Amino acid sequence: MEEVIREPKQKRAIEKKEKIIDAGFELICENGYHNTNTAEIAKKAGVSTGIVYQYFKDKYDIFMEGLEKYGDEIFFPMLKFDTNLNIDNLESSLRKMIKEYINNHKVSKTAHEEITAMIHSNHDVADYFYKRELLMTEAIKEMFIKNNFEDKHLNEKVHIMIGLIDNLCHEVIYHKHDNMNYDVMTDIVINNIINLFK
Amino acid sequence: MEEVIREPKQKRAIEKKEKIIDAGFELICENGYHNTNTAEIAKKAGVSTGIVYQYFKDKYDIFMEGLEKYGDEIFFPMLKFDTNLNIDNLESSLRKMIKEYINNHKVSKTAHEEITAMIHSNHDVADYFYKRELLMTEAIKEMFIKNNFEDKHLNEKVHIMIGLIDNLCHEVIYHKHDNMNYDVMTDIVINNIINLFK
Amino acid sequence: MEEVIREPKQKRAIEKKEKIIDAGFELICENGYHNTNTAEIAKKAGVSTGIVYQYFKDKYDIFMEGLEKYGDEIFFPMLKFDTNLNIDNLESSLRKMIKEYINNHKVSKTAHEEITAMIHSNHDVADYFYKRELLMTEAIKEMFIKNNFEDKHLNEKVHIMIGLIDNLCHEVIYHKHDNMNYDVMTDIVINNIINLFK
Amino acid sequence: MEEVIREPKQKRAIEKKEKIIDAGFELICENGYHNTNTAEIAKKAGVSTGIVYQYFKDKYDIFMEGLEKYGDEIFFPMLKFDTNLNIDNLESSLRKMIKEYINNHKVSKTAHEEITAMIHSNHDVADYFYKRELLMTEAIKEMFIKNNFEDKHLNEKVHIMIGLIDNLCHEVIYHKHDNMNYDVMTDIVINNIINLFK
DNA sequence: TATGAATGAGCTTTCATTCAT
DNA sequence: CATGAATGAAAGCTCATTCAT
Repeated sequence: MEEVIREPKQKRAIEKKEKIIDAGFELICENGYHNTNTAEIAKKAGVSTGIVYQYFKDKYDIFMEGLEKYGDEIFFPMLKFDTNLNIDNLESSLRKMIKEYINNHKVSKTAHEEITAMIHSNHDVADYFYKRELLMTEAIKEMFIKNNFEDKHLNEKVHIMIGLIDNLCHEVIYHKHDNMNYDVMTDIVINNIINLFK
Repeated sequence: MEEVIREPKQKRAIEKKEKIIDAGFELICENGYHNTNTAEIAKKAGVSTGIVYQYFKDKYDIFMEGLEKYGDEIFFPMLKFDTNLNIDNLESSLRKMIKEYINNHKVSKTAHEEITAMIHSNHDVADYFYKRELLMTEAIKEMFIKNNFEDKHLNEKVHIMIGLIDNLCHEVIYHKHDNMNYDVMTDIVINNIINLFK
Repeated sequence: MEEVIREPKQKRAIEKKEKIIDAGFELICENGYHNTNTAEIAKKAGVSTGIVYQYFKDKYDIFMEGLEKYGDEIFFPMLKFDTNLNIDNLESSLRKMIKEYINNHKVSKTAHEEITAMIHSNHDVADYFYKRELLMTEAIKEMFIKNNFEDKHLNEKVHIMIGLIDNLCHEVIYHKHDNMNYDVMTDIVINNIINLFK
Repeated sequence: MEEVIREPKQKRAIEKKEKIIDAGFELICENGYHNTNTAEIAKKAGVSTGIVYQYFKDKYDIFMEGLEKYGDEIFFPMLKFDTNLNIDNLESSLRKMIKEYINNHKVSKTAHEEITAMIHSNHDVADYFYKRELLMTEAIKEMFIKNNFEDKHLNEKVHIMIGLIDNLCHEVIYHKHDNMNYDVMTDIVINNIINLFK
């Protein structure tokens, strides 16, 4: 038997497919991949279970399409920033970047967590993620180069910078540690980054 | 009918419990929580499936006990380091720390990944993890203080330092990004940390 | 809401119906009734799934119409033979009959098998088959009578004869048994039949 | 994940496995393979659905084990006959054989039909069946040889003989054709066979 | 205590058939 | 008439957990 994954052509059908992706991705992000079943997804999408398998190979497929659709929005909003990062206003643009990053994370805390979980347990998701991360690294490098900032170790420095920001934001959002002054921490991180590129 | 989780007192019983923990934790770390079933665990432990539920509330419980038993070894070996961290030989002790960290990670790549996945999808595991991380932060702070290094923002700086090391090691171990010179990156990170505490 | 099975009158509609029968029967004969689904049939017929139910009550109905259309061709080609069977040239006409029978079978081995399977598991198909078989028996009886061969037990003998031929041909086509000399077997069977009618 | 088909060791477990085979085979023989589901089988066997999959790979596996257990009894009871077939009393022993064959068939008409259906639609079943048939052919050949009946074409003749008996019995049991005198037919067949071995 | 057979809810997936357009 | 998207019952199968011995 051939496995026929229908690619919907009618407008309504396309909308339905989108609904399934949205419902599935949302549920998985909210409750976790293993705590979500296709029946729930179908119900939330307002369709029957059968139709799900006309558009998707399986549950996993739904998730992956969701990730492709919303992944950037959740994890790599910077890719869309037209942040005019330059050496002179490095501090303010970093501050802006961090702020946006944090705001973005806050929108979908659980989504972040669930997807991060999958990054660590699933190769496809990991691959997807690292590819995007690489893209972001390149984008930031580009900004530096555009600003006439040349450095032998730009690659490494940008990566470290991203790590610093990531770590900071994660801390601010989940603030698992008490007695941490986030403003101070932010200042230190920003200074640190500025030092990196001196 | 009360559900009695027996706390084994006889030597043989204790050994049996340990065997189940070991088998279960190993399998879960290797293949993931959802890809491991109790029958396999029992088989690997050399016990019957029934007995598992005399010692553990459920599958999850096995994992958590495994985490408590081996978590430090895998994630926080530093807690045991008697690293004589001091300001004067900060560089060499950092280098040593990083080296040990990396070696340690390499031993059980998949364990790291699987557990990290759970940190992000399970509250108990997350809690456990953050408590240990806090402990580690404290331990490192302690070292600094012992070495007469006082700083208003020691807390934040140590956290940033840990993040830097973590990020570096993760990069070295999984080297998802090409064209990254790890020696250079290590040097930059170490310098960065030294700068932090200047 | 009455369920209306349209009997197509327009030429194009009739052609469409035929296409569905052909596609359905072919697929079922090739892969078996349970391994063939309506979507495939519609696709092969070049029509939409919906239209199928305008012409047929259900999947089963498609098969039955196919059987009625092609059944004789596959199972009872003799019905069309103008074999000039007479006592004098009994041997040569039997030989011819067997040859044709075998050739015919070879054309659609799987069709034979799949339909035979259904004969044994479905009453309608069995009925259909036995009615045709009876017809064939009568036709052969007729030939004998035409040739002035009268026998008290013509009925029984003809049935036995058909059985012998059937068995022989099946053996030749599927030759499941090694060390069987088909030429010899054919000779024996022909002699046997000739003896029957002496 | 390893597929573990438990081979039950405890007496009760073995009985349970047998019950599943019996229930499954009976239902399949009664209603057909595709009209029988595992839930029904489990229910009839008085067990849960889960246990079915501890002892059997799938529904098909149940059927095959049933076939191995009861196949001979249903299809090849002759294999157990100590029929003292010899040339002198060939007629009476054939008569006895036919009688037993018919009685046996009558016990489980539908079983015969359903299994015959599968012989024609499933390779494993066909293989099984043809192997047994070969065995039976050999057994009957052996009898002839034991009785000092040597013939150049024993192989072919025995096969034809089996076909004749099979056909006769089938006719008697299902008597799909009217105006057929079974006693006469039996006599003709027996004579025919006797002639074969003259 | 220990065994491993047994349970059954729960999941994914298929497909004949219907229905909105 | 025709389309093909949609339905949803029904099936096969898994596995954490319980229970009889």
